[in-house]
Amino acid sequence: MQIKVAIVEDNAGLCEELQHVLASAADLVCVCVCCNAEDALHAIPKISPDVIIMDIRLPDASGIECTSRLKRLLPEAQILMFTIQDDTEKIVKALEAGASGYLLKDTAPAEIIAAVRDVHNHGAPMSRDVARKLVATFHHPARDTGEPLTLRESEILGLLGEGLLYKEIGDRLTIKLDTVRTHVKNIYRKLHVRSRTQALMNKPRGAQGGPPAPLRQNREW
Amino acid sequence: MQIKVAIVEDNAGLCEELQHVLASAADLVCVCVCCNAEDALHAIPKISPDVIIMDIRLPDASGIECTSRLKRLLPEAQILMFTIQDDTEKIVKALEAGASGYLLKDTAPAEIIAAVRDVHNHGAPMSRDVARKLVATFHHPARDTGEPLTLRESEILGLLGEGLLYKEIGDRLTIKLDTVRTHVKNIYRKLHVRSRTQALMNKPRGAQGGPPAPLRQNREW
DNA sequence: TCGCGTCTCACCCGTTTTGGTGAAGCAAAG
DNA sequence: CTTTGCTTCACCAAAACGGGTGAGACGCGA
Repeated sequence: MQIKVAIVEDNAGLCEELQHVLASAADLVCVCVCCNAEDALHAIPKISPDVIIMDIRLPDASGIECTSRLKRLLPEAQILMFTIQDDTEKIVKALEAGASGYLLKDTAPAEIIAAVRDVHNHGAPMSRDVARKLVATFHHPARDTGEPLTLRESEILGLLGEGLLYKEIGDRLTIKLDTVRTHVKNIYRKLHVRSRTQALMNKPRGAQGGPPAPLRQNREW
Repeated sequence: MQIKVAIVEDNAGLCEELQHVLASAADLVCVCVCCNAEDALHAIPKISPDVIIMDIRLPDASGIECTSRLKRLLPEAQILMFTIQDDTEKIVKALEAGASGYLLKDTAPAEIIAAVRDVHNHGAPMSRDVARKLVATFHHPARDTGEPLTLRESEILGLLGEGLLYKEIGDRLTIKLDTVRTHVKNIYRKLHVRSRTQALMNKPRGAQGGPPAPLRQNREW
């Protein structure tokens, strides 16, 4: 069974080139070509392709918005961004909109074909620079707010981030509730905050299942 | 100039295997091998390797915590996670801790070598499944089945996320403290949580003090 | 050996949060 | 008009949290 691919790309030259590349792979078939978002939203849902190759910069609307709508209409379709824009914001928004892959336009034909197959097979192909920028969004900007937390304190801050009660933290670490309280008080003093939520804000994105907020020890290591 | 690599891995067999793999590449040199986090934190800063290959499951402490501390001591070092654990939470936490690559232990030797070179060259090598899970963290939730929050409730949830007291929220919205309490209670009931922190964990990521959570109203409008 | 820092625990206090119940005003929908 | 849902507010009570102080045990480094 061939992989049905749709292309959304306003640049005519690039569009033809893409079709050519796809045609060179026996297991890929281009079933639809749209040069703007409106056409794409009308035509693509009727065709239900397996993979959609999407440009970000489109004449009538953003490829991001188009991606979001198409993904809602066709949750099973895998969307592969194909663009010249490699700024972090675009990458993140594209993924949030439902894209699963992100290729830059300098990608070699063979890699494009591989990416289409990969994304169809529930992979997440992306260009090298894109991967690095994506990873960088997780890196915290190295906040240097005051004193460092000790190992124990970092540990407890992590558990605070999970929404546990002091009592539950005590049970988890096999220490008394009062000890937990002592550590928490020290944490708050060091971070210059006065509540659990503020302590967590001082940190990570998401706080979702709060990542630990590990700081350095103040001995040599 | 060779790329100096340190290994933090408790499994002796795997450790040797890794050293062997590294030795097979002329441009890589293994300069340090540690089998626990404490040794790593003592030894590695003195050596300043270019790349650190880090296991997540270590005997004395989490490789996540170790990664975080090493990254602070050696911001220039590129840390490559090498582990059997591929759950989303571990991946995200490792990256937040400062890792730049994430390989699973079924990775072929040639790919390991390529990954070390890549990460040293400021890339972000990761296994296929890891990339997909990472991308999936951006895909909007598929949120909880719970009842939708009203506009007011979303608004208050946002302020809760800023760490404000009920009193402060009341002042901000010009409503009584008791009214804030009522909304909060309804929020907790709808989200099936029993504390501020737990409620925030169910919020969209990245919403630090951002705009009110864009949830839907339940009427048509 | 001494000092320092960490981790542990205890007790004091007041504030904040959470849970439950009830109810009034209001606007939109049926 | 009646029902439904949102917003507003009140009262009672318990649990959890935040701040301060003090202190013993341990390990590590000077």
